[in-house]
Amino acid sequence: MIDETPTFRLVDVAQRAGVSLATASRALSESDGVSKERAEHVRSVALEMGYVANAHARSLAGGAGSTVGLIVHEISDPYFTEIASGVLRIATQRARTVQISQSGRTAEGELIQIRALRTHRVGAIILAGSGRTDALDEKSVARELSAFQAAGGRVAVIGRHHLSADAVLPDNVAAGRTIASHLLGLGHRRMAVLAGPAGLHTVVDRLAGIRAAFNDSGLPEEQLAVMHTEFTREGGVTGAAQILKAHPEVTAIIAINDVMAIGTLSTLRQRGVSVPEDMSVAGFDDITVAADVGPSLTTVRIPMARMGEFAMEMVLTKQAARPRRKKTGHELVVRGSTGPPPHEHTE
Amino acid sequence: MIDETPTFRLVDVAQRAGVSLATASRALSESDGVSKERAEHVRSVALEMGYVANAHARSLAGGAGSTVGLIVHEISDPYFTEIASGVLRIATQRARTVQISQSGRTAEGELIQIRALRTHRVGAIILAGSGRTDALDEKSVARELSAFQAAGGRVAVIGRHHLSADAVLPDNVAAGRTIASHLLGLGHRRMAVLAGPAGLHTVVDRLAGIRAAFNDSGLPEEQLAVMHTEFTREGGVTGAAQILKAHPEVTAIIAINDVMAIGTLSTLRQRGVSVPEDMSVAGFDDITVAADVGPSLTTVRIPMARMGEFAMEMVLTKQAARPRRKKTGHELVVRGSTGPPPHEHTE
DNA sequence: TTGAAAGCGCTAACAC
DNA sequence: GTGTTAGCGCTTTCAA
Repeated sequence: MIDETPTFRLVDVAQRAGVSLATASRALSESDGVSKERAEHVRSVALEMGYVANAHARSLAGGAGSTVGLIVHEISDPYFTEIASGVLRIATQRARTVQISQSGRTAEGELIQIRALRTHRVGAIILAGSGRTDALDEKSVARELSAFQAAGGRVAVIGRHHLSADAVLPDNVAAGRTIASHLLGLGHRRMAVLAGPAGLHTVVDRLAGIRAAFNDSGLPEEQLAVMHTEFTREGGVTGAAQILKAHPEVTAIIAINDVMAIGTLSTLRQRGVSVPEDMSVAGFDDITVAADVGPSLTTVRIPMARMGEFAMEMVLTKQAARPRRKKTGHELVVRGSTGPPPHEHTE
Repeated sequence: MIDETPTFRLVDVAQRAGVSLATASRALSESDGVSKERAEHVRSVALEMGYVANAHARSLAGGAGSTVGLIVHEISDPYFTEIASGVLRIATQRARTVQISQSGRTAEGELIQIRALRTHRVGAIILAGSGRTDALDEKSVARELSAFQAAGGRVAVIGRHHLSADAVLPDNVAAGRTIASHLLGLGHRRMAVLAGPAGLHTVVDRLAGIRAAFNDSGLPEEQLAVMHTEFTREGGVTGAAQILKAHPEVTAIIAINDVMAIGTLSTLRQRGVSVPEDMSVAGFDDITVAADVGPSLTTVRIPMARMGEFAMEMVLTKQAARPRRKKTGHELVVRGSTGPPPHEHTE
């Protein structure tokens, strides 16, 4: 079988354009030191020949890697799906390819994936997803990332404060405040928080915001129940059941993300608890389906896709003197799952 | 700043193990021509040193590329998210990295992405998503893929019949039959299909199955309205509105995928059409959220994640003499969005 | 079975 | 501004 699209090398282009290998290289990588006309000419010849550079040779020779590594906890989690979507959008636009790997939500997984990306000599790494409160875990990730940066790699993190790298940061504390205030404003006085693992900064921060709003309203701490389960739909399902049992007085459940909120809705529906009449439910993130679940979910919008885009744009830009931090806002989205608490029984 | 995890090269390993570069290379790539003990020894030394091969050098020198390219239409479309999830699951397990790129649902986009993957000399390409009925478009994709295969690359496609490569094939025709039969069995006699672009094989096949079931039941073609819109939630929203207007007699809408069905539900909810009392709605795929929308969606399950896993396993296996085809089944999932048609008006 | 040496295609010093 | 050349780290002939 004949390869119908023969693979031209840079020498072929140089030869055809009547210039040296070096000049051709310079022309194609847009580095200066070539006269404008010559550069233009080489580029047109290359285009016409259908020349595509060999990324491996380029990277081996010390050129900047053109691929970007994206590490997510789990691609099928909508939070990460939307971040990935933003990253890929910019990548397509700027002719970059991206390697996506899953860490499985563990520090060890992250370490493994960062190493793999280093093996592949990617030019940049975007690390998405909450950092951990465990200092040791974070230290080892930080070390690996520093080594990568020391070797010239660009790094951007999404949703992590404690790393010396460019960062895109959703304001989780304020978001927590916002959603709690909404519920408080509706008249709820006894609420429960369905939180993910206590070792994640995202969880801690959102919880802190909720607590702050709660305290500001002068309510005693005991009226805010907190339950930690998995950061998944299933975690929402089981967590809600536990809350129903342990805290029957609760009139509102705040799930720490939409996926858990959806699990919560499922449990409530199954138990015949009507939302929002008997129980209000709220989440965080505003994932795409939040508007379509039954009832539609009240939540705080975190602009995941934009965050992915920002992170990608950051790593495509030269490293600044000091790490940049891009804060993103949040927005309360009131839908059908929250309402005033049920009336007290009048005897 | 000091790189705390120095990057060892193969020479370093060879030296430390007291063997030649060539021997070390052979030992690590498990190719034969090395005595068992020596190979074992080299490997243990490499492990202990934390040696990781430079993927670029390896690939440049002619070694097989260890990364797999996955091309999807759009990563945030749940159909592809789940396929990607399956692919990544196996990748993590087998220590492969995967580059994900989006084609944006056009043949041109696919071409561009295949070329980019070829530039990066990936070892295999998984092309996911429906093929087009336009022979010209498919021809150019086929040509690009053949060239890649000719150069030793492995290829697997998901949901495409007409390409000479290993394929994972959902039975869309049968799935269409299944869902239509379900509705017919419920007593519906006038239905509408909310189809995606007519140029996609998936659409054509599912539609064919629906038509077949419809014809088998002896109903006249005119009682099955077909409307083509975008393959998105938005397409479902607008398509449903058009159907309501143009075909008020319809008692059931089959959307050609779940995402469109969800858009349809949204329009119906907004118009005050209750589901399934006034209108039944069904979809295809059984994406994760199908169970959580309101009302929960009746659909035909297509095992997307498994399909991704199969495809990945295929490209990790040696090319067979003839292209392999793995057919996957489907399963009717009856939920709350379908029911008997409303009673005729009794005057 | 093992080793020496020739590239793979490109970039970046270094000369001119 | 342009060309020459020495590698980048690995696999793979080819000899021994």
